[in-house]
Amino acid sequence: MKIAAWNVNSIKARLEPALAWLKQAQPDVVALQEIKCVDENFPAEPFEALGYNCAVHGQKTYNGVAILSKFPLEDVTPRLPGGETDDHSRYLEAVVTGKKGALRVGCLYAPNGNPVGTEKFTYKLGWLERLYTHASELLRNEEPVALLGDYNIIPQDRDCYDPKAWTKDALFQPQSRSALRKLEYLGYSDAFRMHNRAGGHYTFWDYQAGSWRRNAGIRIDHILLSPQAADRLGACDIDKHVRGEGEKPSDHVPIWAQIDI
DNA sequence: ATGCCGACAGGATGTCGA
Repeated sequence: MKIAAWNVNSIKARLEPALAWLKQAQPDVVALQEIKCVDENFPAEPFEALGYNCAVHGQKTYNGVAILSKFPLEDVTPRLPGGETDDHSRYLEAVVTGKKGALRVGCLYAPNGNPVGTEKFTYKLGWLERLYTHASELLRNEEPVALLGDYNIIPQDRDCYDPKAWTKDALFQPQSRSALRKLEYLGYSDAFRMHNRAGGHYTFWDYQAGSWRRNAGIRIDHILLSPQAADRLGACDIDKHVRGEGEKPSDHVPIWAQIDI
């Protein structure tokens, strides 16, 4: 099955580009971030018309995540454990079953965390700790798991156009990068890096300062795979062309992986 | 050092994003 993650920066504003990309890319499962709408306002009908089931964990104005799937969505669970006071909609989990078995999908939108030194950065690190704990629990089952979405973490210098420009940014802090590495030490693999070690591959370009024109991007949207899913990884790539299409593209583009499940 | 751009809520302009 082909799985993908895409921060659409408002599903309402991105409905037409999203439908166009789905028709062209034909993913089986899509993890959407920053849908920026409540559950009842999610435009499910046009996605259902393309054969997708929809699971939505929405929020007014900010955040919000959803999973589209051509397979039935089972065991649908919103929110990371351990966040009783956390009212942000940033995580949605479900199980999809393909021809060869089941894949547990965790759709995530990690906090931005800027500015560093504020409660926002503390919240980011705390959220990533909760993700770590949950990711660790999921490994106990020794089953295929994909944790995919907008991590808001630049893993290495090679994952941004100009490292010096990001040194004070929450996405680039040692603590943020450490949180991503910890997931990898735990046993998860960065699907993109399994096939491509080169720098200069990005998933986000700021709307400002001609970032897209200069290719001044960063790689912050990731697909992390449990060993049982990584063993079944086929192709993995970034649909960069989407950033240059249409009149109003998202500032993120989809990343996808083919999993033999 | 900051804005640049864009979405949102609401009905002007501030918040948030990364």
